[in-house]
Amino acid sequence: MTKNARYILEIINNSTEHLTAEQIYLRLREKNAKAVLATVYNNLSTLYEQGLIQKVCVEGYPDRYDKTVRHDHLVCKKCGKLSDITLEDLAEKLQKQIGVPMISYDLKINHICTECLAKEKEHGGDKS
Amino acid sequence: MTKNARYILEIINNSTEHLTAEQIYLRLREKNAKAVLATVYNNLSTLYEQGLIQKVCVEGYPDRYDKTVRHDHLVCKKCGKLSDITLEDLAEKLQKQIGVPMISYDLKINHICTECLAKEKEHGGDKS
DNA sequence: ATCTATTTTTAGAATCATTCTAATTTTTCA
DNA sequence: TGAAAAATTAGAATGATTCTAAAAATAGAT
Repeated sequence: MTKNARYILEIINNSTEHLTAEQIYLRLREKNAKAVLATVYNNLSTLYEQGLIQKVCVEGYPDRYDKTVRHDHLVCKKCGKLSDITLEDLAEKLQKQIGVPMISYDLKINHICTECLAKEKEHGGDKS
Repeated sequence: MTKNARYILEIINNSTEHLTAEQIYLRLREKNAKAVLATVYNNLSTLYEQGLIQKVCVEGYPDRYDKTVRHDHLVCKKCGKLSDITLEDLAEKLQKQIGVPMISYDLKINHICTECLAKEKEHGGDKS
């Protein structure tokens, strides 16, 4: 594994956020591990193919990268923010229900995050 | 509702496939209901906002549009083909498991479709 | 160490579905 | 009939991501 790849993996694994390629690129520069954005994309693809990271795609937002520990995601409909959630035995339940062999699944639960809820209350008032 | 919007809605509701904006555009032209691609996109957005159609986004493929009857999707990892599947009471089960209020959910189950499985057997052999 | 071969990185162009802009046409209904 | 609103249009713009081809770094073999 390349130094760049290792750094990128570290950044992802040490982050509690869900980082975009751009954000990872910026964090790399902070570490003086200068690399161009294309390199970040290259490494992210490789890491993804190797199953070392997860990619979270939400319509309207750039892809975000995440550790591989099994978990699902809440997506805020207002700001796009991702939060982790773990649903026990979902994979098994799904596999049981669909007859065909499942490779994997991708579940996103839409909600409004607490920040956005607060904002709504604050100035939103009753916009009905 | 506009004539274009009505046609587009019809096309989607009468199709068993999962059509892209481009495909819908082509079908419109067949009906002599000529409209430009931007118009198709405009109408699709409106229909989507009104909750009259569903949008299915899969990474690497253009968005596809679908009827709103509640169902989930199988996605072929090889060719991207979508198939419908209905998982009973999933919404309720999910809502019960995640404490926060759920707006909706989006589940995609990855698998290999029968066509691609057949192709693999045919010339794939044991590429291991 | 030294010389290939392979891999990685780079800069910058290209892609392409989708959105935007501003102008034009169509529809609405007073 | 005419003014305001809505829908359509052509074409440019967007923007995240991928591609290209060249340069740099790394690894393996002698």
